[in-house]
Amino acid sequence: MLTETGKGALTETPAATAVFTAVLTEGPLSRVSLARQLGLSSAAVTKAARPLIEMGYLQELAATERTGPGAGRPASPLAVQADREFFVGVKITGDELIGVVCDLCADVRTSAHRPLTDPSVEAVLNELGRLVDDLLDGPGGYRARTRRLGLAVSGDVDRNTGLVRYSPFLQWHNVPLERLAAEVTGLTVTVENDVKALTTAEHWFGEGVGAESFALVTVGTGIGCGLVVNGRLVSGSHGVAGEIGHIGVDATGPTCHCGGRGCVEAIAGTPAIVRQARECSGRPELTIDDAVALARGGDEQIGAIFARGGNAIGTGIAAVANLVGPARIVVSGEGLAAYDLFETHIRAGFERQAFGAAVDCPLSIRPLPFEEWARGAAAVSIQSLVAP
Amino acid sequence: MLTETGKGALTETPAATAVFTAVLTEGPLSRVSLARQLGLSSAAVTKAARPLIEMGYLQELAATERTGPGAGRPASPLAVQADREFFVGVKITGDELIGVVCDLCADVRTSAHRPLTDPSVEAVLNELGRLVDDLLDGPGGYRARTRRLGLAVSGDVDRNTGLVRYSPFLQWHNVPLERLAAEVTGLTVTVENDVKALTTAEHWFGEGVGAESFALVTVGTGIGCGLVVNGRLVSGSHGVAGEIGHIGVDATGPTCHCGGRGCVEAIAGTPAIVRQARECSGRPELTIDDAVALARGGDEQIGAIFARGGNAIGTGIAAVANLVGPARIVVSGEGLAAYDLFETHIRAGFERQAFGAAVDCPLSIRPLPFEEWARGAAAVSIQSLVAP
DNA sequence: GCGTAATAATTTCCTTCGTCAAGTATTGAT
DNA sequence: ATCAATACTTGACGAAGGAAATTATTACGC
Repeated sequence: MLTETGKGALTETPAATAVFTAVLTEGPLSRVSLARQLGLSSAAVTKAARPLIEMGYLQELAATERTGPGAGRPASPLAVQADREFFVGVKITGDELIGVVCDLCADVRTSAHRPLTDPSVEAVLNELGRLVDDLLDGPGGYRARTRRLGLAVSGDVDRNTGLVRYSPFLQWHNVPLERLAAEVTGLTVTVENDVKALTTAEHWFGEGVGAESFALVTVGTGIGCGLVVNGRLVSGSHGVAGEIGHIGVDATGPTCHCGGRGCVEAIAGTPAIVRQARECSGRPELTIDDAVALARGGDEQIGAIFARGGNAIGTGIAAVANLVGPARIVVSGEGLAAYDLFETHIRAGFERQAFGAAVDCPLSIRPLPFEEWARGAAAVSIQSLVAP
Repeated sequence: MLTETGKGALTETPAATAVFTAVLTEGPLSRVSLARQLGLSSAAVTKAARPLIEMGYLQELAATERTGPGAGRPASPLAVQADREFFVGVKITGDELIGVVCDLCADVRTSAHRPLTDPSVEAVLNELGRLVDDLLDGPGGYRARTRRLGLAVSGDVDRNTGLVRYSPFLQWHNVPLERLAAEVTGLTVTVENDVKALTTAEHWFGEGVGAESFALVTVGTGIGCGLVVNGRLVSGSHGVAGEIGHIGVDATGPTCHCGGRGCVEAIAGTPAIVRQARECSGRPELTIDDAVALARGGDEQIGAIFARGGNAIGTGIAAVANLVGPARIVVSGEGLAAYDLFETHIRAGFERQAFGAAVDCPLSIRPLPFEEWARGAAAVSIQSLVAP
């Protein structure tokens, strides 16, 4: 049976939270280096780490090879016991549930998905219950060591209350998803916006580790952006943040469904690409896959559409870099998006429009498997245990 | 003689800093309401406030009229003793020093300026010494109760080390201004970027009070932006932040001196306005004042230039709102800039391009006297005393 | 006028967290 | 073997903040 301090929180003191977070995100670290990094005495680290080791969340590794002058007692690094606890993460889209089980280090252990024919709340909860059962009761025997579930939903989500205020794809309004999912699954549930979840995962377990500020851009039907500034996720006072897709980058560009002009999304979003490709090819039934195939096959007109889109995205990313100056930026395509067609143009647009030293901001452009979204949900769940 | 705890810091504990900051920024507050607001016990507030009262930084006001049901001991609000200490703030431009003396509440008590014929470091320090002497030894007798000086400089400034890495208008490279100014004036010096200083002033003492996130946009020769997110000033990992002027908002717009295309500054900055006005009027000697006069006089072509500029600025501001979602945005013209010609177009551009609920973000558009920049420097100096 | 309820502020006592300083553990170098 | 260097642990101590009781000051009902 799982037990820990008090009512669900893993750590009781800020120092213990800091110690566990640092070990979790920055790999094995000795007590002394933790103390240096966190500005604590080594005694404080020893005291904070002890209960975490006793509870099985941390373990002491064997001393590694020496560094520095060579004399002195070798450090015994602290590492996270990844098997100590498991977390379910589920991404809810309009037509599918994608679920994963992750360990404490956010490594995916198993995954599954279920198609969704009906995006009503009841149907989704129903499928969610089965998906969680499949994941936890299948091989691996995760059930006994799993208490938490993270859910990622696109739209306006209040993580604190677990309320989905509005989700356009699901057509949900004010759904108390945290409570409902907890009733269905019996797990402790955390609900977060999908892009924020992905950003959190990248910040704690991916390329954003150690960065004081960090941005993640997702390219697909919509174009979104998660932002970490001064070590904290940006939420936006009016419920709006990271809407890089609706930055206006072309005063003479097309009108966007949002009412704006020349929005990045109206130029580079999947529907915009399809619309332009249909217009220019004269084939009204053409799909995004067709457009990608044509561009890869050397069609210059279709290629120019992707080029223009990539440039718009790069300009939007440069706006992020110019405004908040993140230490690094990760650009990920939703699912199997044609990120390779965009990449050079994104970089070109970014480099042209980034001001001064902002061009030094490293840009990672890479595809994003659908499971990553679910892993993001699991990462949020891990975070809710470690730093509530 | 001024005395306080330890080595220059006003408060010793985080709680005392929080109490003093709250009283400073949010006006008189009773101990109980402070406790509620800060999440402390009222006992803790009493203990934190006592030494601040003893040192003369806080004072207890007479009980005010009752609120609520009516029964109970009336609260005795704590207020800042504005006269307790004074601060000098100086804005350094390429051709002038503007200085003010502020009290602890950042109210300007007196001001002065000195023309600058030579922007070399020696000449500036020389004039700075005289300006400070003029301010402190003139009527008011501020010298005895003044220990700190804030300096605002445009360009790349490291507030922590007090180093001016690069200032384009002054042509300074790696000037240790904090140390040099301290030697000249005998005061404790803080150096900050001018836009950040202004943002800090507005965040602590102006319209940004109480806002978790907040943006200030300055319009003039350059177009800049100071950003507060999650209660903290944004600095940018690569030394770049708030460069709203170099967001690309028009893919077919003019090329900017930064190498970008359709930058806000290349459309709406004072030099860009002048250039366009000259081209369209055919008068190569035309100044910004002429352009403003023509536009105000009804010249439709010149008016359209301002309209386009205002729209570009509004689009840039919408990018800020869409990305970080500040609780409010203040737009200020540098000096006497023609903000009235811009205002409606800034609002129009913003409202068109702001996504969803971001349009609810209140926009204040107002002129900015040059002294405000110096007051910003003083505000940073106050901050360095209160929350180092 | 006088108790009583209500709210504000203070005081006293106590817990807790983290530091300091001293001590233990484990290594390489001489 | 001894010593220097580094890592970690232990226990005493101090400071910060909380809980609860106490004091202060008001309005209101009688």
